[in-house]
Amino acid sequence: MGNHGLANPAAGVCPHFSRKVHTDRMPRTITHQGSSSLPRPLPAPPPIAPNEPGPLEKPGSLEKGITLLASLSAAVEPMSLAELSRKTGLPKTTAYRLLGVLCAKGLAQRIGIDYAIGDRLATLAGPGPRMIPGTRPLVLPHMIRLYERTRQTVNLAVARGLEIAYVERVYGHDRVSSPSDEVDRAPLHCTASGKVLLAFDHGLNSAFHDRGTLDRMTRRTIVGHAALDRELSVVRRRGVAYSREEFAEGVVCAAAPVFDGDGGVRMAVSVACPSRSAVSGEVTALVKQAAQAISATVVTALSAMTPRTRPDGPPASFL
Amino acid sequence: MGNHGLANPAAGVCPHFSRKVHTDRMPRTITHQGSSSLPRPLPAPPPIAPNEPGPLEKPGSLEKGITLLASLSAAVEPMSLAELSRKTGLPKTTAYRLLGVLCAKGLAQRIGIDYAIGDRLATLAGPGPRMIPGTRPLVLPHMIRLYERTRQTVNLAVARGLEIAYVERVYGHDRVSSPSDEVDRAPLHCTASGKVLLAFDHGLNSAFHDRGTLDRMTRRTIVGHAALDRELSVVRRRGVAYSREEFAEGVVCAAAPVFDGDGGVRMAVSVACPSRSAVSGEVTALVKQAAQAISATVVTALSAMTPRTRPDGPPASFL
DNA sequence: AGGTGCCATTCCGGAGAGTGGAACGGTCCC
DNA sequence: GGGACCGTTCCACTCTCCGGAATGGCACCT
Repeated sequence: MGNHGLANPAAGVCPHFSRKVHTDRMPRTITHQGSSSLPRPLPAPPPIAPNEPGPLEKPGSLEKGITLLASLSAAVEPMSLAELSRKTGLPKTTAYRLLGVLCAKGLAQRIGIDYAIGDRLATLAGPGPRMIPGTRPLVLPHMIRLYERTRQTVNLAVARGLEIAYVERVYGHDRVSSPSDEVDRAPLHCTASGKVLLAFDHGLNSAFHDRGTLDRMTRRTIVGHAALDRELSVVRRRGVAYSREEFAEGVVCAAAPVFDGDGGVRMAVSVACPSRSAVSGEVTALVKQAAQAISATVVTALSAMTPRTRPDGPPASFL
Repeated sequence: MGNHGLANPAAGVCPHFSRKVHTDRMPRTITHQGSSSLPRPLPAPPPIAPNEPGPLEKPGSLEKGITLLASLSAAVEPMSLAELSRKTGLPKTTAYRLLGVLCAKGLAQRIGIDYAIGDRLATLAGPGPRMIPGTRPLVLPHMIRLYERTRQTVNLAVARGLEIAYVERVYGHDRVSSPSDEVDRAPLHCTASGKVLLAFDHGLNSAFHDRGTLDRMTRRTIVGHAALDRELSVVRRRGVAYSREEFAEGVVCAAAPVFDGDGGVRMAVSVACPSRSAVSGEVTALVKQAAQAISATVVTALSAMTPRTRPDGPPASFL
């Protein structure tokens, strides 16, 4: 049969910044999910590449090692070998050997006779989803200043696939509760930060048009592409986006874009207010001001970096 | 030879919170490092457990998989299979298969035909070194309030081995520069937070006496155990610790302990000031007040947790 | 003191997981 | 059109990895 044999079902799309254009190398299988007022469905699983093992294949030692890491990660305190063996279903000897490898590589650590997650794991995980590496000390003071002036929760978000990820938050005792408090990710179409990123990142917007879903989160959520496009035009013109109880009832937000030196939008900074106080013109101005100040700070920081260490392309990849 | 054969050289000490006391199970090999005015030496490598493979053993697929992750982590942008093969020295087929497993498990992700670090890696890395899991939303407002009232950098630290780890920082534009700005870890004996943890955590203090080093960081650093003990007595009595240019010239700090419900010290909150302004009585009072408020918040949070999810023992392990 | 239960650690024969070179089809560039 | 390099698949074979059994240690109970 040679290479014409059946491969695993696969899905995907050519990444925008790929060196080579391999259009159609991985055929599309992503299905559009209809809008619904039900709780937002789980995101579609990532496309399966041909080299991924099928579900019926027996786990090898790499899979088993990762399973051990997952157990260590979930544990509240360090775990013994016996506990790990029971938890993972692996024989003690197998777990013992694999833990030895993980410890040697720093992904796990041995504490007496117990095991815990190792520091190197966080190192390997690296900066994403993150703001531009190394800029937190520059950005945080601006966010704190914005908090002091508005007394409301201040968020910093980046695009992550077809969602946003909150990478920093600042708030006091007087903050309004929001679903975004509990999650690191939120939709693009109904959050202020998401609208900002869609408005100013054309690649993201295009991808969202192709594959995004406009799930209804509240009765005020925009659920049509045409309506969203009109909204984004306004955002581009005004330089600020609002979410008026579109993601969460009782919460209104204003967001403004943070640009890098190439004019591309990198992040969005936003303020969340209780809907009863609305977003005043003053708060809007402060948000834009903070975003501009952060942009200037980031541009300065980026221009000081050598081209080799300068992160390029969007921090997030697209599915 | 049976079990009396030579094992790998190993080191370590029984963790204080271990369920079983296995004294001498892993013999000590940690050597004391003399005090020195030279830059602080690198920490001793972690002790080698008997199940860790020796350096002469050929790598198995778990090691190879981790090597691939390391390459992806170090990469500025997604890498192709060929690049990864060259970088790691692994044959393309081997890399191809292992990447498939890593992608299936979420530790890597495939972007078109390129590979990048996967989101799940950060998830596995989990909260440590961290404050008590789930308490950031409770602690951060107190830190921000302390910042607003002092206009100085506010740090939150936990013990991590025989050092402290900074797990949260709040600062504005008006902050003083400090070496701790650039690092997540600092010594115990010459930082305000470190003195707090030594003063109120007797196990930590005992371990530090056994194996800690009092490296000289500035001309004001305390470098003798007797002097440190006297200092810690004062800290216990006053409920606050100071670092007066002992860790960094030009910086003075005040720290106070954050206790959990069992009376154990969990964290230390501190404020860093430029030495020219010293630490006023007012700032000291504000730091103690914030620490007490955070303690109350944490105790309330802990008592609301079920015993099963309640983290026990110190978040940090001891070397 | 002795017995029991459970632990981590080591041994070791053998099964099959994992290896990796060869081959194939695709794309890009000259 | 041909060469270079890519990702992907094949497949014979090696030797890594498996995991039950055994061992010694420790805590706990009687």
